[in-house]
Amino acid sequence: MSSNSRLTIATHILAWMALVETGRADPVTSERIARSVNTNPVVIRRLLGALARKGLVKSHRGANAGWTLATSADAITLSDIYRAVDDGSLFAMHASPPNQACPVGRGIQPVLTQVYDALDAVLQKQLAEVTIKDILDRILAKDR
Amino acid sequence: MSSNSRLTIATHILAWMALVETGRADPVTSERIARSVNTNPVVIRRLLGALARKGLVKSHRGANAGWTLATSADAITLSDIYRAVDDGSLFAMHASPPNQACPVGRGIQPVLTQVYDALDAVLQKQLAEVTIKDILDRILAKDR
DNA sequence: CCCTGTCGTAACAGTATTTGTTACAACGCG
DNA sequence: CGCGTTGTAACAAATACTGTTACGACAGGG
Repeated sequence: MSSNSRLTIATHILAWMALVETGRADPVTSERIARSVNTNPVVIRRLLGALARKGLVKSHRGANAGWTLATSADAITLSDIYRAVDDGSLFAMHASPPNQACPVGRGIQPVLTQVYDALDAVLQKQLAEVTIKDILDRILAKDR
Repeated sequence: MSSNSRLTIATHILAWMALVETGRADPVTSERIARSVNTNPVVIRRLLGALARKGLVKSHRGANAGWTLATSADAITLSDIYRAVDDGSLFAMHASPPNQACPVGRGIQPVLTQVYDALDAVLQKQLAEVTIKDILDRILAKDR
């Protein structure tokens, strides 16, 4: 599967922001975040933009600009992040439409759509049980 | 997400084979299957090859060659198919390794690996509850 | 009122993946 | 032997993902 790393990177970003904000709540810049994630600041800004569109973070401009969490770290779940940065289709239908003259070709797509929707619901439920705070706590717990 | 259609196509193939085999158990050719799926026979053979490696179908050569189901349609689950045709990694880790000098960069990968493994287990469990026979029954039930 | 630092986004390159296609050797039954 | 099909290699086109450069928009400080 050509899986992407957006959920991973976005979770990394938010966990890092949660850690930094435990000190003080100044906005952090995409450039600082990029150093922890080890990538380009534009990649960070793209993901933060997606997270901001779902209300998970806020951007600040002008002097002392940057980003802050919009809510507390235990109110953000991996399900929220997933829906912000991924389009949520695990499995694709046929690239070219199946033969409508065949009973299977005609009937399989609605059935698989139901199956895939159920899978997505289960996935969301599982993702919703993990918060950024959980992730950060587990990261720091290992650090001894 | 760049999802692929391999699970969809492989399920289509097996449901179609199950339907045809209810009549008689002659091997079917990749060329006939390709007509229902509406794609190239080589695409079908590639997927059947992956399914054969996991023991879900058998290939036959020589005269009257083709493919047959290795077991009954209610003994093949979507989990079996998924593991045969997909590599089973829903979410990728960082493309370039995170900064090891940062607590988050150092600790996040093992934590996310655990989370993703748990997700995969839930996904497999859900997929294992649907058989090819279920799929075919639901396809035919709609056909009235 | 300008200067500065950062956001937000467009544009593009490089790589990888997916699907479809052609080609061809290997196989095994009649 | 002759034939049809498998099994796989090789390649092309389309798409997706990550990283990168570039630059206008913005807002607060001096």
